[in-house]
Amino acid sequence: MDKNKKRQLESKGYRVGDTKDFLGLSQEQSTYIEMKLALSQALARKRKQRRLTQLELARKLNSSQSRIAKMEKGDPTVSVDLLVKALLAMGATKKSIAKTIG
Amino acid sequence: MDKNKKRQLESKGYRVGDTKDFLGLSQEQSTYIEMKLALSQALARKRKQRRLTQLELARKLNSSQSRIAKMEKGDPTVSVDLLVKALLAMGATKKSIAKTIG
DNA sequence: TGATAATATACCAGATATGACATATTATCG
DNA sequence: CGATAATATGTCATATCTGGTATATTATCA
Repeated sequence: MDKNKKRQLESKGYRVGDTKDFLGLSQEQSTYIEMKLALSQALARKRKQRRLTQLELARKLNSSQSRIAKMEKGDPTVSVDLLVKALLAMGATKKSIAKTIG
Repeated sequence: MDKNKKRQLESKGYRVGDTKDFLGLSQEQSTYIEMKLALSQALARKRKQRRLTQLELARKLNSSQSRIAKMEKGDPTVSVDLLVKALLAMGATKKSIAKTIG
């Protein structure tokens, strides 16, 4: 539906399928992105609660500051797996992750 | 803790870290695997409810029968992303996925 | 039992994600 | 304002994931 949103997402690297819905995202795509954003934001929230910098968190997770930034921004090169693993490493539980998603 | 379980997981391709817990899985690792298994099983359940074969489902998802089998078995080469995308394509919602996980 | 459908396992080439690094941009504070 | 910490963005080699294919194993049923 929203051309600007589509362009914005694509410019960030998202590949927007057009089989069923030429402009805009399919229901599955947008739900998937919503889930990732929810996880991203939860990660940023948790980090700030603990007063850690991205660099500090990166070291705890054997990652890099730039990747933490991308995780928290919902960058398309970040997988749900990585977000979930990061949250678990920060002490999240299945229940809290479920709550974040649902 | 359980040596056999560790060997079993490793033989299936899981890489069991040993920084904090030489034998057995760290809390994060086992929780992550639990989540994947829950998603795997939900996918298998949904497919069977719909009386689809793995081959039929594979075609709907632009995937392959072998990958569906691996998804349903919790194979370590299957990402949470793929499982979530498959569930969404089968009509799952954020809420139902959250319930599956949590 | 044998035939056939369904599922599982093994492998690979191409696609995607990851950490690392460099650099840019944006706070924060004197 | 300048200095410095924090966050964001771009790029890339390597690692991991994915669909496809082949083949093996396991149901299902006549």
